[in-house]
Amino acid sequence: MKPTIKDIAAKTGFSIATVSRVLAKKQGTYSDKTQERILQAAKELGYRKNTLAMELVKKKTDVIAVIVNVTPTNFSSGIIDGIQQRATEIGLQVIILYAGNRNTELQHQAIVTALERTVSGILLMAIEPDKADLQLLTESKTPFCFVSINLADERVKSVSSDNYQAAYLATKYLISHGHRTIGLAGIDHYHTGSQRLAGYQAALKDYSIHGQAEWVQPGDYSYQAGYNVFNAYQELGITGVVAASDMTAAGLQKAAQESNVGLPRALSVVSIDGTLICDIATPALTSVTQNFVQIGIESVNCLVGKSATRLVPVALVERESVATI
Amino acid sequence: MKPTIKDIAAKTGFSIATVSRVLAKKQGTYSDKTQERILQAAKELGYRKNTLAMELVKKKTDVIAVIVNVTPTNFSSGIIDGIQQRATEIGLQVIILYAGNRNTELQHQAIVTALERTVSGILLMAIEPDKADLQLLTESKTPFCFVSINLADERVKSVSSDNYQAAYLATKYLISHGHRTIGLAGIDHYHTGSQRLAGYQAALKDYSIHGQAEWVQPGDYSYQAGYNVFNAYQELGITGVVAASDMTAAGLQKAAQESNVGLPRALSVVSIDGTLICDIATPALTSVTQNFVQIGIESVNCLVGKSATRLVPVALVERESVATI
DNA sequence: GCACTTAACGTAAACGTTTACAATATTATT
DNA sequence: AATAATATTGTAAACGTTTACGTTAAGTGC
Repeated sequence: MKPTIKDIAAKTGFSIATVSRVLAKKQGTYSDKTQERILQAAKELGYRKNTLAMELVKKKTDVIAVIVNVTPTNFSSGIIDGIQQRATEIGLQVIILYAGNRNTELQHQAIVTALERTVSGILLMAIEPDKADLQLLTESKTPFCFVSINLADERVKSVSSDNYQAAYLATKYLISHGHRTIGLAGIDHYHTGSQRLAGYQAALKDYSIHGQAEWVQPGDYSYQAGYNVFNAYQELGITGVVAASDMTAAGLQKAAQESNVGLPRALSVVSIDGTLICDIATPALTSVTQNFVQIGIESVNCLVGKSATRLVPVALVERESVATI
Repeated sequence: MKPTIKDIAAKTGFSIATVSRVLAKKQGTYSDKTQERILQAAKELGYRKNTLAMELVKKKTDVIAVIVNVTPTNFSSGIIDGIQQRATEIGLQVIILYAGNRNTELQHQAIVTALERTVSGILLMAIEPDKADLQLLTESKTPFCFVSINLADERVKSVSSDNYQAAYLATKYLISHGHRTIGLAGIDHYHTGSQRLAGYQAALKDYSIHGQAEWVQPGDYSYQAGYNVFNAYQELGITGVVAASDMTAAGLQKAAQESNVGLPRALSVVSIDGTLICDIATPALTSVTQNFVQIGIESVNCLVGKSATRLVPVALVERESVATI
């Protein structure tokens, strides 16, 4: 059997209360000699505290749950790094629950699991708020925060990049390089997608460009989404594209290359994300770069009530995938 | 206060034992009417079970901990996907603990944390076994398994690709394309690195090539490691390189491209990993591809005693980064 | 030496479940 | 109708901690 504080109590002759106090370092409630004897006994027995029992009686855990929607892009690890980093700093542990991709049932299940563990907070990453789940979360009184989803409703916490701004910047950059027929590729129909669409459309409007419906090619942010849409853009006479993600941009790049022209001659591309993929690709991909690590950090802050940052700034990073015409 | 089974018991008039039994679905120990009344009451009260309390009395958790060493490469997400996938199938939850990069102190801390949670198993990902930690784990009686580290000692569980074979295959492939001066770039001095070194050297020997010490350029599997080593290889007259990771290969590719020659003319490269990066890079990178998802799946199997697979096969995937000379 | 404060420790209840065992109610068997 | 078998429920202990409260021992001031 694993030794418990009872065993230490028996071995040293103290009561379990005293042992508990020493082990929990409740300063000023025990003498130095006592501390030494108990610590010594704990060491000899190979004692290890049972976090479960502690959490049960304290009625709180030092754990936050991250529920992640598995997108076919690669941004999540940066955010998770940030979450992990900040959580460790403030003494929280992180448990990660995968919820598939847009799978309502799995999402619900993951939330229930988190609640049953009485975690001290829940981060929902790239997850679209479901009405029922939102109510579940609210009623549970557990702090929660949407991550990488930018919600209009100020009452529910969220941390993300400014998607509107990201798409606006990307589009404006293409316009300023002489492009007048500009595509938007790979976005979905949910919050993130429609905000980027709005930013894209606003930029077109601000520069008096009359966009056409086919310029916007929805998708799932994936490599395939970009790869598949290249030909359509060629036929439409599109010269510049805002790609929904680095993956989508990479797909466009691959297709362009297979057409024997390649970027940026065949097509100018600004990608939204700015992960290492932009550097690896040839030519390197100009991007609106999100600060994923910062998003992760801020989302933890948000959960513990230490921050009001809802939108983390994005920045355009010039590389080689945009040509001036 | 959150409702407990006590509240349900009070509301329905049954004892907490009966409530517990129907909630835990102990078939045959209660009548249909009873079940209905209790479930109804649970619903009305918004009851949610307390996993902590359950785990405490059952003395076991349905949680496995994954302790990950943060490497500057990108393979881990595939493995984690596999772990997650298999764990979900068999009803296990996954908690992920980051342990920095080769940080002995953090590693130790993470193991202790996992043990204190009395998890049902521990996966150590890309973590070099430390003597003290190994003893700690062994004494704890908690099943554990090293992942992505190939240990010689049959008594301690591990699941990984065959690093020797991977490097051997890559080297042989270059040799069969006419290369005689072949580098090995980016490997570390630990298990993985030295196994790959051995495979590389064996291939050279089998084809009577007398390798030189400078052909091997150690590193940390990173993009930078590849990028930094390109010039040295040019000066050495190296024509083919086995890259320790896709990241390292991408670094080499970028440096080659900046030299205005590019792969595979400047240098033939076979990368070890085979992630999406190989497809995205231009030219696409020929690789020895690891089956990361499978490694994740097998490592969970190994933990629950359902598998004896220590080595997951690798396969050479031809792309465009190797020239024949 | 006495009352008073404080330091050090012990007692026991509590956290929310599960489960062995005992008790009771129901059904089947003759 | 009596008995046996079985289905259903209740009682109470256990899991390993924390902590409010009470007790004792040791100082402190006069």
